[in-house]
Amino acid sequence: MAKITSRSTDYSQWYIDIVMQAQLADYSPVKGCMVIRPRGYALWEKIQSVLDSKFKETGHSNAYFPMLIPESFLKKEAEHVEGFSPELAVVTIAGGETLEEPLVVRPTSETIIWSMYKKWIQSYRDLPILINQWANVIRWEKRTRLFLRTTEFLWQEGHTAHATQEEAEEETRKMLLVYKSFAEEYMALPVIAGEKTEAEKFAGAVKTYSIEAMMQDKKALQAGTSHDLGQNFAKAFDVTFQSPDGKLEYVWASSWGVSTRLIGALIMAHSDDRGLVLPPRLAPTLIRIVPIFKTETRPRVVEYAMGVFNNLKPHFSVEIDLDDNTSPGFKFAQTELLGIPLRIEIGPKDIENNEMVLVRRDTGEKIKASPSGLIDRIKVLCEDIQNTLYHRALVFRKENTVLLEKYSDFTEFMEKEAGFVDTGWCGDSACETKIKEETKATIRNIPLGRDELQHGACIYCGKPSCHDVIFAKAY
RNA sequence: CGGGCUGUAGCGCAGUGGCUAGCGCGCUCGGUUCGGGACCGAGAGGCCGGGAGUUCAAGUCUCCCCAGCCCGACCA
Repeated sequence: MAKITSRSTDYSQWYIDIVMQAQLADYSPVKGCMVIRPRGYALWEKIQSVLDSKFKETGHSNAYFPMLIPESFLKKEAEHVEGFSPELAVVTIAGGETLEEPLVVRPTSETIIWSMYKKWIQSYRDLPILINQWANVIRWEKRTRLFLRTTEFLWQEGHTAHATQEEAEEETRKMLLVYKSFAEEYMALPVIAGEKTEAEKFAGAVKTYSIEAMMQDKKALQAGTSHDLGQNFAKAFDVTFQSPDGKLEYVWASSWGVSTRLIGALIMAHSDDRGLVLPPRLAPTLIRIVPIFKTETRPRVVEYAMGVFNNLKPHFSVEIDLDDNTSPGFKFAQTELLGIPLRIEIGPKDIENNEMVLVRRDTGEKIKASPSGLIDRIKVLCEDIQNTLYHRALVFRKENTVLLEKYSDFTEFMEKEAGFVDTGWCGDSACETKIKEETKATIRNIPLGRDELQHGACIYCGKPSCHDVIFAKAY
């Protein structure tokens, strides 16, 4: 087993080593595409299952729309086509014949969905429509990275239709908060929810919101987005409804999504030089038992360990490693590489005392435990691991976030320290562009929930500020 | 899409134009081990990324293509 490159040596290589060695994904023969391996896919299934029930709780239903979209559909919304055309994959030949109209492989599904909503919506009584789909999409990216930006990726996309602007905006914000709570409570990933600037918003949206997280290299990662689409797609596809007072009005829309990129976020937020670190609430395997035995002690130790295993099995996702050919040390290293949150070591000495050793993946701490009350003990411990990961990430973000007022401090910070800068912005995209050119940092978002401005002036031009913003270099 | 680096056994690498392409790890078999990545012995495993060329002779030189990594440009 090759060693993992340390984060301090080469952060990018460290990330690749974790993905490959923890068997989350592998490269496919096609440029920019990846195979998600069982350990990676199990993680995605956990994410799916939690989010899916949150979507259902908030009134949404799943559906499926086809992957192939008539090229002309993409062209109906001006900004949308402009935003996506450079990264489209297009089918021009099928069944051995040149197609009359090329088919685009979906980069997102607004157009196909709104072409259908036109058929389904006539009256205000047909609204709202609250649909989600789990799907794959293709975007021909120039530069790809495992999980973070791949040519094909898996995601969910919610697409809702509403009778009023207020309702669509409320939906947009509601789903953003669903993402935020998922990131914080399940991924143990603190995020900043906020609004995107004009330059960073989704092609075709009126407003875009995002949740932004800090990775261990202090760069920002957009972990989820939601869009208030206004009436842009309704107008492009001529989707109207008759209101109670008999008038025809265009429908209001939202869309929102998270992708397999979340797995990249999880890796980069918590993992260390020993391997993957996963929060207990999302880890496909929560516990692995490692019995420690010699040939003569094997029967006794395995019997005891199997007893513990069978006791835990109804309550947790638990494995036992009975391999005769690898040493305990190797097995310990494996559980750490794979990110299993809790390891239970059981050897002859433990059995004599009727106890075992619990080892936390997050801290490496070893804790003696007896079989009585074990289940509750583990539940508490896992909650503690979950909280520790969250607070560690939160402290890291706080330590690497600065409030700045002077541009010279800003450039110096971006050059030397890097991290998040909380500052003021006049709202002019010219200042935003200049800053990006000069420092590579972009406005990640305009944080929500601030009652009053904390900064008086724009960091770049010094004119009165109209937004507090978070600047960072981003993935 | 531009610049740089890389591609030889599953992984990491070595290999002056010249005979049968090596090493470490891993893998298989046998044995001894086993509380932090065990050890000994015996094996298996190769279209040298793909194609075209130069040459008596190419893993090695030239060109084209493909893929990966890094830096740019681009990027819900």
